[in-house]
Amino acid sequence: MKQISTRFSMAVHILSLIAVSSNELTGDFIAGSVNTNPVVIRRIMGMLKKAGLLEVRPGVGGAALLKTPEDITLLDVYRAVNVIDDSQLFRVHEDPNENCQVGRNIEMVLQSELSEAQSAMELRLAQTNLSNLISRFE
Amino acid sequence: MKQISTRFSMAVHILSLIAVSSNELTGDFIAGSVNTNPVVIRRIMGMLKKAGLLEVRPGVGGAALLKTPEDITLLDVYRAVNVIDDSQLFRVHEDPNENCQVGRNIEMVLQSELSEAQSAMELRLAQTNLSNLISRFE
DNA sequence: CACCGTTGTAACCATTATAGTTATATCTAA
DNA sequence: TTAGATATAACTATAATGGTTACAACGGTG
Repeated sequence: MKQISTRFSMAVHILSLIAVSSNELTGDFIAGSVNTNPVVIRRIMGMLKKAGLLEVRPGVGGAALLKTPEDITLLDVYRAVNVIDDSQLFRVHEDPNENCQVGRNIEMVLQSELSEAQSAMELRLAQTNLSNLISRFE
Repeated sequence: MKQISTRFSMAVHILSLIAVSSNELTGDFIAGSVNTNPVVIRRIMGMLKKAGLLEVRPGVGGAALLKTPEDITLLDVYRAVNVIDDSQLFRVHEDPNENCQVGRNIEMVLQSELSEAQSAMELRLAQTNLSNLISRFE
């Protein structure tokens, strides 16, 4: 299956770096830690900016968190970076046959269960914040 | 983001149809209810067979469940159909910089949180079985 | 036995998301 | 003004998905 994009884990990496570091970091330095191309980093940082998690100083460089590490949960990051139209993790096949009892009902009944499962996952993500993560680094 | 494949919802559809129907169904009939190509249905039914949820009578046609609808959970179907190598929902970027405190630790610390979130979702899927779904059809 | 409808697969294709890359415009402080 | 940084567009290779065609194999029925 197609897994959830590494944008998410890279975003957590970026935010952790900024939180841990005392001085301001450039995109190129972050790219070196994540081990990818600086443009990929800037792209993700753009999403984090749009979500209000980050501010970046253009021109001179350097980024800072807009919330404390305690106030940034994994769910915040997940939402900032996994930009889905309807933010639905599961996709249900479209246009089943309405003349069939199953086809007529499957979408609504199943969708409600899948939303519950998605919520369970997101609830768990919301229980971990950046501060929790960082405290476990050695 | 790339969402979870409709193979999953189609598989639930297929199993529901078989569970609801008294007589044996052909792949073509099921394809008509799901509203897709019969080969897509056969492909998914192949996965459900491999997972031990279904048996199919080749030649003559017709399929039957190998477990009762009470004993088939959404998690069973999800696992049967979302064949991932390591069955990890989340993907973490590879080869971060080991010379950096964050790069050195991010993978293990984050992976453990993500596994928890995935488990929360799967646990919820396991709480719903085919019988639950069917009983809600009108 | 021959036929016909079915299942089982392989092969191919168009579409889409991802992650990386190059190139260029813009910004800010020195 | 310049150096170094961000912002963004455009392009690429790769991979998963879902649909399609084609064909082999199976198994009752006539």
